[in-house]
Amino acid sequence: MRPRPRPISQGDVAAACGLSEMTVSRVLRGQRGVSPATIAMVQAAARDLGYVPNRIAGALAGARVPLVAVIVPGLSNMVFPEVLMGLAEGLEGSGLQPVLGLGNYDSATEERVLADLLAWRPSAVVLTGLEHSARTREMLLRAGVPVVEIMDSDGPGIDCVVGLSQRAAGRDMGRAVLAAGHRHVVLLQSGQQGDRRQESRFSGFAETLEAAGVPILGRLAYDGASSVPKGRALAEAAIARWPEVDFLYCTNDMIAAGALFALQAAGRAVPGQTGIAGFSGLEILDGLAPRIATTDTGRFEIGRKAGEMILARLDGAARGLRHEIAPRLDPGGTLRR
Amino acid sequence: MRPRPRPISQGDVAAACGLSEMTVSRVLRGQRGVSPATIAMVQAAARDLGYVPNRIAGALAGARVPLVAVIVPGLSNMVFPEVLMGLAEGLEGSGLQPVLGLGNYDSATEERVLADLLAWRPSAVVLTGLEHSARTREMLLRAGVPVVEIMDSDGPGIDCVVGLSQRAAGRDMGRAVLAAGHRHVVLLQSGQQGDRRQESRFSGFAETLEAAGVPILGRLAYDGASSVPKGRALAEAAIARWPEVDFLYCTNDMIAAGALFALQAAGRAVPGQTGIAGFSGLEILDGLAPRIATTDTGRFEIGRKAGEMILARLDGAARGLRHEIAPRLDPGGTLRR
DNA sequence: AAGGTCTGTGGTAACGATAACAGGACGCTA
DNA sequence: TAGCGTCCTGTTATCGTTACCACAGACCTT
Repeated sequence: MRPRPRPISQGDVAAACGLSEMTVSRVLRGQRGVSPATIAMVQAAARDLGYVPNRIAGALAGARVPLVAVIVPGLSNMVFPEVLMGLAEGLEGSGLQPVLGLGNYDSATEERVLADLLAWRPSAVVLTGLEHSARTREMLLRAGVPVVEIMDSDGPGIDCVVGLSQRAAGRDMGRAVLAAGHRHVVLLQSGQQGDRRQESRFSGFAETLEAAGVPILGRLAYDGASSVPKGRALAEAAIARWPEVDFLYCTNDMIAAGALFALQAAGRAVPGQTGIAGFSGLEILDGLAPRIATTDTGRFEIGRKAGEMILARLDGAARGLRHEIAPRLDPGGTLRR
Repeated sequence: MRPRPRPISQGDVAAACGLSEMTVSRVLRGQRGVSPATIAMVQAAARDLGYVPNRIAGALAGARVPLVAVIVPGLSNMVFPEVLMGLAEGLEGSGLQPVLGLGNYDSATEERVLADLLAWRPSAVVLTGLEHSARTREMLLRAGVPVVEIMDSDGPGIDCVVGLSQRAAGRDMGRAVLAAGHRHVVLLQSGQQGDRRQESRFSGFAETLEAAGVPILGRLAYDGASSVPKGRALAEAAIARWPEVDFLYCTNDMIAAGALFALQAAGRAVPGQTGIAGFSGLEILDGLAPRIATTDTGRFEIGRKAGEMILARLDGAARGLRHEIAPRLDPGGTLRR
């Protein structure tokens, strides 16, 4: 007898026990109302046959698809991998599987990827930031599933929001920079089109400084993905162009690390002559001396909370849950004093 | 009239055009043999109604589930995020969606996660390393889908293998270290149980040195996830215990970076007094001075190739494809000479 | 003893798509 | 004009599971 071409189905298990598929289904889903003897028999048969449930069929029949669509812009800078790990933890034990889509930092791609993922009729959607194309919003509304927007909390969300106020983070850093006595500040930023989180952060920062009569000396942007060498190059350009600069506020920690190397190579005391701050609180920084000032964004926590929020919503909680992660400023050793 | 509670289905589109579902299905899948007028009509109706195909139903009917199960041990060290990005690129345009599972560097978890993912009846499975539990192997065999094992190529695979010979990478580094004149070598390693890739690498390295009459001075291990501070602490312990050490071979670049900071802080010249090498070729290193010697593992490339291999196998290629990524030794500036 | 609740189980019909085959309309050849 | 192939579209069955309802028997209650 040659092996069956098709994998074992619930029907096979049912036949093996002399029961109906329905009873097998109940046992395998742990529903109550089945006698202990039957439960034991079904479980034994399922194990012996090597039965693997078919979630595709289950999803089609049950209207509930235990998938969560997750769209992050990219995985290249350690921020989103950490969020994903948090999300995995938050979803742990719920039976919900994350399905990943890469939005490539671009809302047209995000829209396309979302359309692809919605075709799986996921039970929830997680996406990054608060800014999305009109069609993206429409698709999400139509889908009628819980939506969690993560990372940013400066504005209204489609449904739930877990994030931090980028603007507040910028303001906090602005106050710390003022208090440290820096007065000639240059921003090193990503040239990424419409990175709204960066914009909010920098505008919170700039407003705080300007309110204190300290204008921003200038801004320099880089193209493409962040990297330490780009930060270094940018910082070199900044000190060449504005020799009087005494603070570099960098859009993220990679850039800040590069800036630190540039300043050290140029023989400028840090923070005595020029201070630095980054953003994110990446682990990479842990070993640098001096430790770079940054704002920790609780990335893992954001992911975890997003997972919990999804579970809450699926459990009947009302739309529009919000959870604010407080930006935690870590002054490190690159602010004066 | 209140809106339909259920999302638009293919049947709704068919009804709107006065056609059968079958014809709509053909148009939407781009099958040939439909008149241009019909195609246009269906597409217009689908767009107007905001129809989103239901891949769950399609998968159940078509026996082909356009999902690829991907199990990586974790996302915490930038290696696997890069692999995932490569995989996403390799799968681009094929309609295959990666579904991620985290194996948590532990084969029992891997087994559990695999069982969960196989319940989706994916078209292919990607997993990390060549060592898996007996049940894991059995499930994979039973599933009867292409399997690609990535990262390691020191041994036979279940089906396809894309990776590099960790042993060869270790040997290469061993030769480079010998050539550079280092003679008192300490290994800084992860305490992770059964990290076979690390073991292969270190044993290739140690054999090469020992064959040249240079024994390994000692090994120190750390617990948990890699980080720069752990590397620093480990290196401090190493120089305290073996003051004569003149080379630290680290299990990865994070540890190596920490070791560099420790040596610099201890006032030991690098590489004059003590050399360092890491492993992976992470971007983090790009900014450090001196640049740390490492072995680039072509992580993105591994992911991309794995994706291509899956497509080839689904397209009829025979089992057992192998692709060897040559470990690329980057001597940086932390080997003598 | 009659009428109720509760327990455990089975039957049947979806769920939304696709595979495989069937067949009508049309034009061309002989 | 019959015969045949091509092009296009429809019909029917099926994928593996779960929802919903039915129902037999055990066990109470009065």
